[in-house]
Amino acid sequence: MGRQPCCDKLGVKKGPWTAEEDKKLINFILTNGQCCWRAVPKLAGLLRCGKSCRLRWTNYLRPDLKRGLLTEDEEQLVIDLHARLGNRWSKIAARLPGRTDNEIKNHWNTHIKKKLAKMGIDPVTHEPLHKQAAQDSSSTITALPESDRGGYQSLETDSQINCEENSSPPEHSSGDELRGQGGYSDEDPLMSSLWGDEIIPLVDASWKFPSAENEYYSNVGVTAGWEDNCEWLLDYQALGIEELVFGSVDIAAESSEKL
DNA sequence: AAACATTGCAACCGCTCTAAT
DNA sequence: CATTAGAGCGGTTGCAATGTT
Repeated sequence: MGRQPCCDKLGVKKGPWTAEEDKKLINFILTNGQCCWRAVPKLAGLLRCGKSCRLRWTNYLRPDLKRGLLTEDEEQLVIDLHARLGNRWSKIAARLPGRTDNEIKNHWNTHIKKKLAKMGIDPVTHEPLHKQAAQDSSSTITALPESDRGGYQSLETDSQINCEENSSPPEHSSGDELRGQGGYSDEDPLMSSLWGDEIIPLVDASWKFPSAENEYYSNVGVTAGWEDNCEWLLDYQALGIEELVFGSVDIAAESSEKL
């Protein structure tokens, strides 16, 4: 038996999200938390599939998202992690608070790839393009001439990344395959934390939890931050607008009572 | 100023993984 | 243990914005 589509294609809206839809989704999540995504559109009064809602939330609406280009440090970390993990964007994103896998993936494809190519580094293998054939036994980063490395320096100064790990495209190996096979050691704090559930941000000492400055929330009419996440909602309610904008709350409440 | 090319990002698609039954 | 449903991930696409001719 084939799998059912994640949502009924008929009557499901696609394409760019409107501010109205964003408000509904934000409101629903702030009120009810992230639960069953499949049920979210119905409960929130959206004509979207759950998958689309999840994507919109995680990639764009989440209040803890940073916006704007990646900083030098972040970019460096992405390069470094990509050398180890390959295209496992979610794992990479987990190391950069406020950044999404989609954002990092896009940044990689549009900026970093070109940057590395310019530096003569193969963005897939992280090995110098002109020397690749001869590089079987040496590590990527140390093989680069100092002048070409620019910011391209591993966060790890020793050879925690050994040549075996770099000799094959990382995306062909799953984490479980790599783990414990000598590609790295579980004793490596970075790698063990990467594979573990615990997320220990490496970057971002300067980043603060967004609050009222959150640009997008301001744009869609959400003026408060996450900590006081319902203040703006209460403001709307005080103004009597919730019927207009957040009618979904009642729908959600009703529906969750039924569940 | 207009036409065309390029870039960057949001969103979709299809697949895999995992938990529940 | 097999099947199913739901969530998550990575690749890809579409399109608006921007740059170039």
